[in-house]
Amino acid sequence: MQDSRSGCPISLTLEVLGDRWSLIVIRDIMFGNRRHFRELLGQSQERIASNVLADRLKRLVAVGLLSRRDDPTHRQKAVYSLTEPAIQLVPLLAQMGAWGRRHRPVTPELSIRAELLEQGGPVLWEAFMAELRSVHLGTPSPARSVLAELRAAYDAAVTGAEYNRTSSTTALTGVGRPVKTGPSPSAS
Amino acid sequence: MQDSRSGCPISLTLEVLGDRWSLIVIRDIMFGNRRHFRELLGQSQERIASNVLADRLKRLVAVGLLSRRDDPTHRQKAVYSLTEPAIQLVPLLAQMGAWGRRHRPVTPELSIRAELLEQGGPVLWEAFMAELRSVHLGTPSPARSVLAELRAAYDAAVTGAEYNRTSSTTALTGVGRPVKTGPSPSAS
DNA sequence: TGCAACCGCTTGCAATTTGCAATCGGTTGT
DNA sequence: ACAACCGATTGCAAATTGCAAGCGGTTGCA
Repeated sequence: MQDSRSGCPISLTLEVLGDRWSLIVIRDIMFGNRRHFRELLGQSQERIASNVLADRLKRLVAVGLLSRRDDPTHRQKAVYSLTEPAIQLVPLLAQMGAWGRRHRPVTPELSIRAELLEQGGPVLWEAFMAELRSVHLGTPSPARSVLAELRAAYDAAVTGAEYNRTSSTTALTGVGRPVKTGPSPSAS
Repeated sequence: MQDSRSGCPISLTLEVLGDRWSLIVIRDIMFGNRRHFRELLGQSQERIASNVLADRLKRLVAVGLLSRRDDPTHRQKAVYSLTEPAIQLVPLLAQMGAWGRRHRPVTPELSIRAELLEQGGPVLWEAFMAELRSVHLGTPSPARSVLAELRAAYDAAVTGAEYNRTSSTTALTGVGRPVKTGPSPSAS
């Protein structure tokens, strides 16, 4: 985490994102829609330490990947939002997920987002980015959620049901119930 | 750099690549064709420390992203090669470069690779990966270098000359002369 | 045969960063 | 009044990084 020693795009990107936690934080805000300190602290699989989280939030705000504003409904709450540059990390995160899915010992249920993003390709990435813009930048919502359609189509194509179909964004944002992978165990 | 705390593809990828140096090393092997310890040590912009380089090489070999073999021409020389998983990082590196180019203060001449990779898209990535396979895995060479054609076409399209057109791979691998961006200064 | 240059890599050490647990002062809902 | 919760901070130990020097061995050349 120090200053630039090269004008190389990869090196400069690494300077901002090249640590264990920054992209985890962005992932949780982006896909998990976690907007508050304590949500980010407690509800992710990886259990980031609070001082490290505080430091990363500060740094990510400083470099312009996140913005911080006060929560109007709670005087001492802070809300963290993605900025446009962070939203444009979607393709990068999609590639990371795709690579990890192929080459690392991933858990199937935690791979759903990556799989979806990979299947959907750039078209779905753009749709997702549009939704992120509306959530995080207050951009007027897209006329209708392309994401929902792609999601439903993919659901239908890949399996005759199997997991909960709540709202279209649920699987990507992870705000809904955990995914069910099988029928009720009572009917043995 | 420790063990897995989540089966999430992004998190698991970060566990392997989420540090300041690993991707720099891979970048230099991949694009700069630096295959020996001392080449990696001395010839990159970022000046990695030798103990850190030794550690990263060890780790990258351990996780299967690099392979190490003795150099037949020099008894005590080691040659590092990309493995297939590392070669499949090309799309990820392309996205990193593309993002950095847009959102970080890059140097124009160091952005050429990123620009090329971005312009060429997945088709060029595949061509490049095929070339990497032939160099690093000993795969029979592609019938002819698609890369060369795309490069030449892009050269012609984007500018009426302006930089040296040596071999097709030169600009990507960086093994040739540094890129010239203007006419000879003698004709003022 | 001598010798300087080079080979991958290690060592010692200081500085920085991380992980962990406890806790801060303030706010909120009941 | 009070417990639960808010975004952070503190102190401290452990791990990682950066820096400089140097290791034992190999190579090419005079």
